[in-house]
Amino acid sequence: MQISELARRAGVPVATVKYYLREGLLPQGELTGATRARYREEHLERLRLIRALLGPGGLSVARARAVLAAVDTPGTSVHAALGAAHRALPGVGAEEAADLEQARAVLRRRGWRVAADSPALLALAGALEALRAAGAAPTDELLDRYAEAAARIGEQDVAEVPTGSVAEAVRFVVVNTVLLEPVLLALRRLAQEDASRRRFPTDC
Amino acid sequence: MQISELARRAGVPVATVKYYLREGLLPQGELTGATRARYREEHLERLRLIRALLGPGGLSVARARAVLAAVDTPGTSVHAALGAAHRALPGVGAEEAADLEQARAVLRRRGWRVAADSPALLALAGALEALRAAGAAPTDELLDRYAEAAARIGEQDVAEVPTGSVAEAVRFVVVNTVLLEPVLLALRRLAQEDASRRRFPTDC
DNA sequence: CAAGACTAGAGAGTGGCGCTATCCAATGTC
DNA sequence: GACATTGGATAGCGCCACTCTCTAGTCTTG
Repeated sequence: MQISELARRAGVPVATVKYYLREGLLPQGELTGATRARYREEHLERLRLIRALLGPGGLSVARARAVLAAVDTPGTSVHAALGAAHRALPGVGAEEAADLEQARAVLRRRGWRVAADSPALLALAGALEALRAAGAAPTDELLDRYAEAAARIGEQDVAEVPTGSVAEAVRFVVVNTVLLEPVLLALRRLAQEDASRRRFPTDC
Repeated sequence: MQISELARRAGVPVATVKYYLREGLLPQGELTGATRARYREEHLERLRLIRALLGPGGLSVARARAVLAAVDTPGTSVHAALGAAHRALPGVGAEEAADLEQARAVLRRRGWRVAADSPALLALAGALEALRAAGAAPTDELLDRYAEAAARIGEQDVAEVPTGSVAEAVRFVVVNTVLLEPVLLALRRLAQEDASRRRFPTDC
């Protein structure tokens, strides 16, 4: 298939596909001449994955490239791929997070063990700091309930990882880590809406 | 306090404070002359809230303005404020979501009732569509587990809403809806990391 | 074989966004 | 009276995700 068909089937302008090729998100097609290249079904899948990461996944092109690099690296272990995906994701980044204490305390109470430099830990500390700055510091009790819910989900996510090929597992981990986030957030808001309707019924 | 003190205490450049004033995120100070205005402690709080929404909250200036408008509107009911906050948040937006069916099915199984045009419902449908497009369609079982975890959290969120003044409740709802999202995502990633370490122990 | 449609590749341009810099006249402070 | 600061307005900047344009080459159709 040529670039125009690839673009049409993915619902993306040709110019944008070229841009992804240039940016290294989409691997080159097989050159069949100086001005022709052939693309396969896997290119189409990859293109759809890119669009999912950039759109609903909320990743920037640079972060998507890092995530896809983790998918592509052949020797990656599943645990390492998860780490790579986490590192590539947004969320406070490597900024300073003054006190990690409340964040660490949650982990201790749950018995979780994570890397000392885990980006998620920094992200949590940063998010807590933002809440405090906004004058809405969360209680430990609230955090523990959130952590318990998160534990169920995280357990589920990891249990579902396919054990067949490593490459498949890595792809699964990366895709699910990124693309289930909007699902979770949407479900939380729906649950809030339902609970709010039940608690404040006067104003529908 | 003058603008320079306000800016200094919030850790924000004066030019940026002026920008927020222009954009209507921060209310004008009380003019004490043609080139002087006085700002109060509530301006400082508001400024910190703005920074929390724009930074860790991940909102654009336009969305933050809409969220803050909900906080400011005096007659807003709590349920309506929640809706306003949800509508102002990112997440697929008003784009077409081809089939809402799988999303609606989750709600049915849980007995949730939400507005037919709930933005969160569209967001969920869009997120599911993205997963399908990426070749990682989630099973109903997985969705139900996510929904159950979300139910606990949403219930908790709503139960904590202060019943004192409506304005306070609205502010609480908006802030928590937005700023607890990064907390939840970070906790999920930490749970994944812990579960992944336990399941794939070979490669630490 | 000629005309026209398409292609790879590369560079420049675009529009939106969140600031940031500059300027002005007026008002403070020392 | 010298100098800094302010409110207000306008313009500019840097980044990002495209999008346009151009060139030289290639395929297809008649």
